[in-house]
Amino acid sequence: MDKRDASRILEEIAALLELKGENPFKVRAYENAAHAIDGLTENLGEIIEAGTLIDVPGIGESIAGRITELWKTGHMAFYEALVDSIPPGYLEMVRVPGLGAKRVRLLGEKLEITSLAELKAAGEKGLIRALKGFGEQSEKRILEGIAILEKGSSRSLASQVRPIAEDLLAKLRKHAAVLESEVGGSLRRWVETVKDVDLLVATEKPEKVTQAFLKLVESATIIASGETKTSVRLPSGLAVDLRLVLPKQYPFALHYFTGSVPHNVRIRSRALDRGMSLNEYELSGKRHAPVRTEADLFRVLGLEYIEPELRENRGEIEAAEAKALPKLITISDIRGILHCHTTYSDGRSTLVEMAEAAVAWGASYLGLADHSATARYARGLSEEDLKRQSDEIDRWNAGSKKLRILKGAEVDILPDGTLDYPERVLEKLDYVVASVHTNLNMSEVEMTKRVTRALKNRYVSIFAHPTGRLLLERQGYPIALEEIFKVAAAEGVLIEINASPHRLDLDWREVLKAKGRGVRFAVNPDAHHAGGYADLRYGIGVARKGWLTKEDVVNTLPADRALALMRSRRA
DNA sequence: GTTTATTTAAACGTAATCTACCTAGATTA
Repeated sequence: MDKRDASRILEEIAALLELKGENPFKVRAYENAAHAIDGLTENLGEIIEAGTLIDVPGIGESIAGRITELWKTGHMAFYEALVDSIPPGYLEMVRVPGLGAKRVRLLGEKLEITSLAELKAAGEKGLIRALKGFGEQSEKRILEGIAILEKGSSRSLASQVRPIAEDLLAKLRKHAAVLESEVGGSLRRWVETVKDVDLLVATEKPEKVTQAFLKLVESATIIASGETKTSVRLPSGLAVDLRLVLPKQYPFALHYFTGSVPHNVRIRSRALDRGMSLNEYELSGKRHAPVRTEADLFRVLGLEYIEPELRENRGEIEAAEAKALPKLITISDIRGILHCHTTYSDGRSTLVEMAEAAVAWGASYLGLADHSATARYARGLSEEDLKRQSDEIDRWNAGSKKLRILKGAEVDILPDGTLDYPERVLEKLDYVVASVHTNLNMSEVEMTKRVTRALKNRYVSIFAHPTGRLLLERQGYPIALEEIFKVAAAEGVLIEINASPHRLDLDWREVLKAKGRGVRFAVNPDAHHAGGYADLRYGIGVARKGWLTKEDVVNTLPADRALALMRSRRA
């Protein structure tokens, strides 16, 4: 049981209450509470023990009591009773696009449908259209919606969606009627997974832009198309929304459609506090300086400009008010690349190919970190392999003025917390990346002990992909990150931000916490082929979301200084 | 159910779009 579980149960309660037809504000109260718990920076258990849960904004007496019950007993009577009172299929039925709580309840009551399968059958038999409040269109959309759900996950990796969004945007920008345009939503905030694409355009001629857009996405299904908004679904299942506003509305709309929702709520109420009212089109009320850009909008509200990545209501508004926002790291701050693989282990490109690509990318050093001996799954290097690689690196370094290759290794942390190479091997390496790849089913306590022991090994420089998660595929293994951060900070071990879009591990929410505990980081592509350095932009996205500056990240330093940091415990 | 402005009660986000009816309710963002 951790705060994520608690938050998920609160969210489910909100959905169930809505299905029950409860007071919508009660529903939102549970949604807000779920969000509040998820956003806690302190340990939930400690807050409960201290009895200060009720002081968390969004959590009152009733919900505090229920969370406490859940925490202490592992059960919540209210939740369990609620689950029992609602047909189990209702929750999956509301996930069908176009179906909300009201209509799900109607379908359940009139047609006795209680599962997605029954819903599909009823639709195919044409029973739904006969129902009052439904028609042929509704039935068709429900069946389409079910097909989309059956296709799989409703979220996609940002890396799969971003190129599509950027391509659409580039094409729209060529249109004369498009005056300003941007990708909004979670993509603009560099969130790791996204549900849909939000495109925002400023124009005086909305019909023209809409036509041009629909031509660009010819093969898509049109879900809605009006004067200010067009929604389509691409054949891949990805939903794309185009929003059209007048130029004078653009800064407000851009801010609004970038989100996040909790951030926007705070900004709106801030406007109210100052005698103004903010919506997606304007800032009305008290007179204020003209707003032509997002920066103007923040300024009028007494705030520094807040980068989109920070807009998650995790303290950015307070910091912007105090003029204390960090100067976020950018991709051009990165000087060197650490943690890459070659054909010596499971990489697809040779050492030379990786090196040449690193030169082309603009790096001044490249740390190779192929897998260690035990990693059979990845053709891990024996001591002899390592020696051969070392010789090849020496040859490269003797001949290249542009790029220095560092001798690293990604060494498995074995189940007992020892490393997969003996000391005589480790000491010959320039630096050591340590990570867990096997025996992921340990308890949290055991895993934490295992990793802690590894981090205390004085040869370890970087702890890589700290939770082992694979986005949309696999949860991370259980590990007490707070404990790990403490050890890493004390020992001077760097924590990796793995930039592979499938991992993005450490998670940005945790990066922010780790930074607060004095941890420093390495943003690593974990490249397995010569094109893999491009993933660094996603790692930088995570670093920026985690409030990191150039100073927080080791591979913004020149090679000698980065090495000195990574070898600080060897002396 | 929570918060806030007043101590019991009101507010809590709002606009656009769709679909089934011809203005309203549901859904979504």
